[in-house]
Amino acid sequence: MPELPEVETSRRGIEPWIVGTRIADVVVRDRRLRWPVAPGIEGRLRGRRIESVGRRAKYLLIKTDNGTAIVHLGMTGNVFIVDHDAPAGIHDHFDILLDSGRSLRFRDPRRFGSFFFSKNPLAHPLLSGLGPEPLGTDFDGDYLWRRSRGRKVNVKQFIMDAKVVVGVGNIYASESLFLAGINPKRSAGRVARQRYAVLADAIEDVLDRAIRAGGTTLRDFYGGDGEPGYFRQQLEVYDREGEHCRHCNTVIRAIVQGQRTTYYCKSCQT
DNA sequence: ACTTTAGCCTGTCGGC
DNA sequence: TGCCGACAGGCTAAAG
Repeated sequence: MPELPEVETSRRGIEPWIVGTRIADVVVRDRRLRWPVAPGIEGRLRGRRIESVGRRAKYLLIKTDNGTAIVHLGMTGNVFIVDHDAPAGIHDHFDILLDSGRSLRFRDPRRFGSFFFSKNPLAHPLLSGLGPEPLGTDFDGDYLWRRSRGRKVNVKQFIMDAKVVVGVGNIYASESLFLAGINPKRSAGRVARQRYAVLADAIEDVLDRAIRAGGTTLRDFYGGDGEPGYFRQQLEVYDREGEHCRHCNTVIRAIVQGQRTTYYCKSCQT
């Protein structure tokens, strides 16, 4: 389940292998991703030199000397480095072949991921309306508090809204609300200013620790270096329904909010 | 402007 | 053992 820490882990994993190389070719085997892969993408990227690998929200931005490849991992996507002649599996939907003899390979069993080309990625319709980066300077408790005034939606769905703040998916939303001691069912508009300060800190803390652990691997996430993420061991509530809270021993509960499972501790989170 | 719902997609798992 | 429905959840678009 790639959320911000997993995408960042992937970014760091592939960066040393691809920056400074030139794109020899692009091979798309299945164009049916979340949005159809544009037929011209191979020609736009072929021959270009890769200058950097960035990240905006959960999008990887592979910047070349003439335009940027935008890659989203969706739910089950992975990017990793292989040799040119490595045989492709059925879910290996595209390769970016590099002049180094390696390829950046994209694997995504459920095809919720995406692959675009853009001259100006931040102006792309899918990226232009995104909220601030949670680890950036324009994100803090007062920002969340301002944005939440008048909002009836529960605070868990509120912080998962990419127009509010990016990168906080289902795992880290549950985790940060636990760390902040906030009940996920509470209306966003009814969370006090001071509690948003605590929540913003919790979001930053959990994302930072998850990045340092290489992300969370529940089933099928592997970083660009092929290593799973180890943050699962630090999860306090996510996927722990029926287990005991490590702080107060209360049984962790699971509820459904916005068609997604939320995990929380009834006594630590009020 | 906000809220809710449906839908995309396939591997895995529990129940019968 | 095999079948089948539920579930996982990123995100957008459309409807209310």
